Amino acid sequence: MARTPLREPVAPEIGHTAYRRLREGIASGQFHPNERLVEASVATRLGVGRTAVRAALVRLDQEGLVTLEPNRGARVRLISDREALEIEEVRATLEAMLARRAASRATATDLRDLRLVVVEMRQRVAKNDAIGYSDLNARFHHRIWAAADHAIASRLVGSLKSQSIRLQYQTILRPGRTERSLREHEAIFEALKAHDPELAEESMRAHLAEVQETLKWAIDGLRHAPTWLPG
Amino acid sequence: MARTPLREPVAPEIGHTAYRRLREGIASGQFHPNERLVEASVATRLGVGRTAVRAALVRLDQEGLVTLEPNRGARVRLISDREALEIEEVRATLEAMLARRAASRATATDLRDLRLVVVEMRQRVAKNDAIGYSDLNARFHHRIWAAADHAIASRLVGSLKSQSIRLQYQTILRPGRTERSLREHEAIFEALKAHDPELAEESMRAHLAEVQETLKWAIDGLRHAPTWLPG
DNA sequence: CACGGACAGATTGTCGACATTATTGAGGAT
DNA sequence: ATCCTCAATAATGTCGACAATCTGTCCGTG
Repeated sequence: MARTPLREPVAPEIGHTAYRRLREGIASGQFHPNERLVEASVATRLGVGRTAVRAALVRLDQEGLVTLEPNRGARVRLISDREALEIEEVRATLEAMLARRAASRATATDLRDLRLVVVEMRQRVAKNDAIGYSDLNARFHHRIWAAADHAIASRLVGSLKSQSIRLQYQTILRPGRTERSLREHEAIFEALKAHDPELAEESMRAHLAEVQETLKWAIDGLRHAPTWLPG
Repeated sequence: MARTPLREPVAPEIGHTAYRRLREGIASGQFHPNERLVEASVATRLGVGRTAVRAALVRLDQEGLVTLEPNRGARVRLISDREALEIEEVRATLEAMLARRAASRATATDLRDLRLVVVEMRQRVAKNDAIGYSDLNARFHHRIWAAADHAIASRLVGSLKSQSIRLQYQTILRPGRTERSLREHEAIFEALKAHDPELAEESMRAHLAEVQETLKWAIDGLRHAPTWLPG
């Protein structure tokens, strides 16, 4: 059976440019949480029409990145600490399921690629390159989703991930985290390689439990030294 | 801590009427799968402007009920059999998680309401009222989501449910299904009443495994006697 | 007869204008 | 001094029109 691609090959969708740029702007922090997104201003700033901005806002609202209130406009959604933890919890549940499936279905190619990622991870850890490690981390998980071949779950997990971007760069700053994370990834890889669904699910669950812990740590850190102020 | 409401008290959102009516129309089968949704036609049919229809389509696309291709318009999305099963699988995973949480957090009010639902269910089964039973089934699960107090997961599960509506009315037609379903719900209720997270998760998982089986049965049935034809 | 290009109809994408609605600030009464 | 009223302002919601794009058909050519 042909494997379903994670992203449709051709799906540029509507209001694409405005949507992507707004999304990018929110993710990168150009638009701060709780900031009002006035359609006209955003339109001129992005160099598109108000209609496109509108479509983008509706989509981002549905996606959970902005809140849209009738007659009151749009704001960049501030993901509360509680929501961030809830998101991570759901992500853990779904990724555990995906890991289980991936263990049964992973092809030789999947395993080869995952092995490459793990090898590169070791190098990044040795070089203390946390940013590079973070990218590899994303690639590792993404590869597992592909191997699991579960379009619905993959889409949901990807959507969840984009919502909690705000805290992503905080979590990798925890001292000693990357080393432990590497070991967890190695364990997951070994389970996949052994085609052991039970073990794969369990090691993924353990990994994401650690991530949750780190997230709590990051939240506590931010609580005492916020990088932004509501305004 | 105040429990997060499942739906915000005041959030009529934008393009609300068009969105709701289109969604209703798709769910009730007025718009058939794969049917083209021409903006102008839908607008006149629903008695709203094209702009509202557009916003509704974008939202429904994000939600997965319609597909939106650039310059080629919108179609009612045909959920493939495979996707339907995937959706059910994810739903099972998330609802199992929610049941676990609900077991720990269910209040006396939650349990009283659930008990009422179960009692009513028995009466509907006795009367062979499959439709009424189906409504109660929705109420039962909804109540558990509320008790679990997990906004993110609840939203996702609700969204998933709306996507697989097409087969909903097929599954309840299976002979003897309602009786078994009732017993499964009773088991879940008992687990929640006992505040046993492990048992609640397990009985919910068992229940949804049965639902998955029934779904497969319904799909096989439709394959031999489709109620609609692509056109 | 098959194939390909051009034309016509239909539909979507985008923009601007106007109506509707919330918000803000000043002014006055208590 | 505080609160209420009400107008001014800004932003959103909606509509119609035009341009860009796609689809299907017809006709000419090989």
